[in-house]
Amino acid sequence: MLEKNFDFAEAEKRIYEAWEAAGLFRPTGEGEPFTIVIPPPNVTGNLHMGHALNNTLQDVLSRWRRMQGRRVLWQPGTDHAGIATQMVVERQMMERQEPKRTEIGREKFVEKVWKWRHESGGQIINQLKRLGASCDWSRERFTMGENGAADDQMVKAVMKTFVDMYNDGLIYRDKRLVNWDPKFETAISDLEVENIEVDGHMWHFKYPLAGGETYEYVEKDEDGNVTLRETRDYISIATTRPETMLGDGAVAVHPSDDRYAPIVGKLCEIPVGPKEHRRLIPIITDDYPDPNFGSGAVKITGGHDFNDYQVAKRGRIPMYRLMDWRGAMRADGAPYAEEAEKAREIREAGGEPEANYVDTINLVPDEYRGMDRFEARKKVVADIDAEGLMIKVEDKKIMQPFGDRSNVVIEPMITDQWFANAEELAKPAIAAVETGDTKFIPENWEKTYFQWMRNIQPWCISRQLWWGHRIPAWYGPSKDIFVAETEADANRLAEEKYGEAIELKQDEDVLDTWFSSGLWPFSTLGWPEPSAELETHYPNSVLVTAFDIIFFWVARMMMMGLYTQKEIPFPEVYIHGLVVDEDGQKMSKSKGNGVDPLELIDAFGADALRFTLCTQAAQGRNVRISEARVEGYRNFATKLWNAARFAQMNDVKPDPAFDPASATLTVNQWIIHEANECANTVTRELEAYRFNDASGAIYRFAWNVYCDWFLELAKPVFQGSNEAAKAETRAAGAFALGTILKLLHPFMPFVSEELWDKLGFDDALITAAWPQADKGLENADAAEEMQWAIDLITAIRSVRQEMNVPVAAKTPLVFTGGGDDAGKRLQIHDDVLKRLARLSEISVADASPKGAVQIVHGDAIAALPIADVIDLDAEKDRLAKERAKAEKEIAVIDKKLGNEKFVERAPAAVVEEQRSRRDGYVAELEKLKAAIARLEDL
RNA sequence: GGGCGCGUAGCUCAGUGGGAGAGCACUACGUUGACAUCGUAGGGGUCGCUGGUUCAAUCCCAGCCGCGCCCACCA
Repeated sequence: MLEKNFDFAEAEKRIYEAWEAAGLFRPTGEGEPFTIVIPPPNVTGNLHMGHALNNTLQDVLSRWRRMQGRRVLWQPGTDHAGIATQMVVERQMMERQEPKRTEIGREKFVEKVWKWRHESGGQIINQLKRLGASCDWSRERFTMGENGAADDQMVKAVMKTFVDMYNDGLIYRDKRLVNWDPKFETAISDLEVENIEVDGHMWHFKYPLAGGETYEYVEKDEDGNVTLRETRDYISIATTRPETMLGDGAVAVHPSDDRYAPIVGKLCEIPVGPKEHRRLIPIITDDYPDPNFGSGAVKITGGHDFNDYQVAKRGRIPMYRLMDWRGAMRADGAPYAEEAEKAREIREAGGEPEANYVDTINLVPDEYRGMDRFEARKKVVADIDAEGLMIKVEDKKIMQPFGDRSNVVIEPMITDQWFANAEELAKPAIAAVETGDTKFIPENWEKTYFQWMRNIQPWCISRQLWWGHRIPAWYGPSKDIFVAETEADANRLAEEKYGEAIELKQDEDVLDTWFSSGLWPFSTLGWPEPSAELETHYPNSVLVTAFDIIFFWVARMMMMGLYTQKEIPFPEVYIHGLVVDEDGQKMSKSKGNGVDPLELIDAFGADALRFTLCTQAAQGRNVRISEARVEGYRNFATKLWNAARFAQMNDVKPDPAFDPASATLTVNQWIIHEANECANTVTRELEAYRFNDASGAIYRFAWNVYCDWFLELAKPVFQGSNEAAKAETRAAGAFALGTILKLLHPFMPFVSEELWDKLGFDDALITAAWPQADKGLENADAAEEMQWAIDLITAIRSVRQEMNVPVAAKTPLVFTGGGDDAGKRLQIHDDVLKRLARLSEISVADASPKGAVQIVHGDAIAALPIADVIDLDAEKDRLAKERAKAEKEIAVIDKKLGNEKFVERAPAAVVEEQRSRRDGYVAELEKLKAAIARLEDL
């Protein structure tokens, strides 16, 4: 006999280990392949609610398809997560007071990270197992392979892709303005920058014209009337970043801006630093400045601003790097005096600089050198103010870029980096979604995807880190580049070029982590080595992920998959929501509102957590999680457990000889019909990725149909003496319960597997066959008849409570009307009606007895002769209200049917439906009138 | 500025061109041998507002109001 409750803490571990030991997570059989690759969690990661949701959904799909006989591969693994991992290990080194990364050097550091990875990385794998994830762990992969060695297949995949793309001209080295993270001292991609609105200032400064020159400054209103006229010896510019003034290359105004027309082409002075060394910069025209914003004049700092960079490129304006890699003002190079003279000479000679980027020149004056950029800002402002050149300062909300991991202000910086031609790579990736080869579910995410892909920027793929795939590029003398999969290959290329062996130096940088993640759908399957798995499992079947990594990951996989495999990585992408807290707030470490899935698993079991996530996973919505909800679904597991316990007590067990299509008792025909319906629903909803509807359907069937009604209806049978009926009901009950367990298994794998075993079903539930739609099990008549009985019972219960009939009191039932079937039905369901509606006896009559409570049930009256307990007036009121309701319904329908246009234009079926509804209400109304008349008779 | 989405019962949310739903919460009653992690019954909503399309609108369309998210270079 089953215990009273499911001991999930004990069972989950045992069951999971048994599944895994039996190899049940591996793809087997000859069925159609079904493949999902896990979004590889960071190797540093711990299971958070987002993982729990994401992996629950994948597990539901995997288990369901596995039961359907598909050859399921759920491919697991972890991501090496460049910055995150390097951070974790560096922090650990600091805590242990070990020498810093830079002190021990690259090789030793990378060794340490590998050691960390093997000793304490990948905790999340065990956490996924606790969730019940049925991944094929024997195939677990890491984005850097076992040890990052050149002959490791995962490494080869990355190297081959890089080299191929380089040779195809899709990867190139370039000096460009990139997002620089001064904390981690590396470039990051656009996506890793978070723009946050912060309180800032906008300063307005005077840039004096060279040589004290003056001009007539005239402002006009919309109608051309002069509103201001004065003589100026300066041009007014506005900036939010005064510290970058030292790198200005020009001041730009719009070509149509008449105010500045007199001084375009002239020089003005950057009013920072010792006067004798100040640079003069030209006033130029460009379409970029908006004449209606600020003064209409913009300082152009091509080396530290993305807009200015574009202007500077167009206008061949020099760009200067002002800061070092930590975001402090440069302290390198010769003193400013000498260098600034050079710059001035270049400019004053009137000749075009050879290159418009000048990083050899450090323009920072002595008193600013080595100063943090924000300190420098203060000083610049103070100095200009002291000189009387500050016009005003405004408080202003400004969008400031922050590194998403470092949380420090990103500095646009001109550096040498590797770029992928994302625009080119995106073309087939866009086309694949346009043609429908890859579909997003819900569909609206396709817009988001398109919007980003169609405006995609070059992808900076190099990172100035040590942990990651080192870029397979080697440099020879005079900056010749040899890109090859291995050093040996690079040496060979160099030898061919130079005619002799030359010592090469490998690029110091590593690749963006997402570069290797982008290969995940096929690198995990063995590519680039020959691989049967790749043949079988690529393209994957579906990708399940959250919308926040559509750009980071999904888009990259599309690009990389189409590039390397010439085939889409997956035909479907299911995008689920984010997990948010009870208040709808995104869970985050900084807010401290995160709920730990492992704690919930400890408290309520993995099944309860999984089920909660599924019921909340409606398309296009975030998933709210609260402990109360999880507790509620733990109760569901308990309910089911007790239903099984009851079944067991009544000898309900699988009967292999039982053919559900041959059931003879209405109640059994009905529950088999309902089970079949439920299976159809769950299957249909899963096919459409409607996890909430699928889990809701199984919940309702298990609780509200099987437990609430079937088991109650079966009780009289089990307690009766009809052995044949008992046997059939046991078998039918077991059949329906078996269906419930099967349908529930993808959602609640543990409790379902445990009950499956305890109830004596064969083999493991995880490998049981998913219920197929079966027309032979449908029985509309049985369903109608049971609904009739259920409605009658409910109606009687309702009236009894309303009349305050004591629970223990049993009353007779006198049934009137209802046609020929009624008598038969009353007889068939005699036991059940008496038991569930608390009836002493049931009889049929031509009219209700006097002084009875009368319940109108369709075209019949069920009367309870309990004159002594009823309040006559209250009963009259009750019936009158019902009559009014019926009359109102009829009136509404009559209005419709009386509308010629409705009868004319509405579909015949709709009109017919209304007529039939009217008939129903009319019959009910007649009975209500009869009941009221009977009451009046008293 | 562009894009996506949301406003339905006290709360959280499903849902559909033709009869307003669930869970939780709440109220009453209940320990009838599966289950009090439970049972039975009940109250509760002008489906954001205004127009339009339609025989018919909570649902489709437009506008408005309120809210959320993503992307974006206004110095």
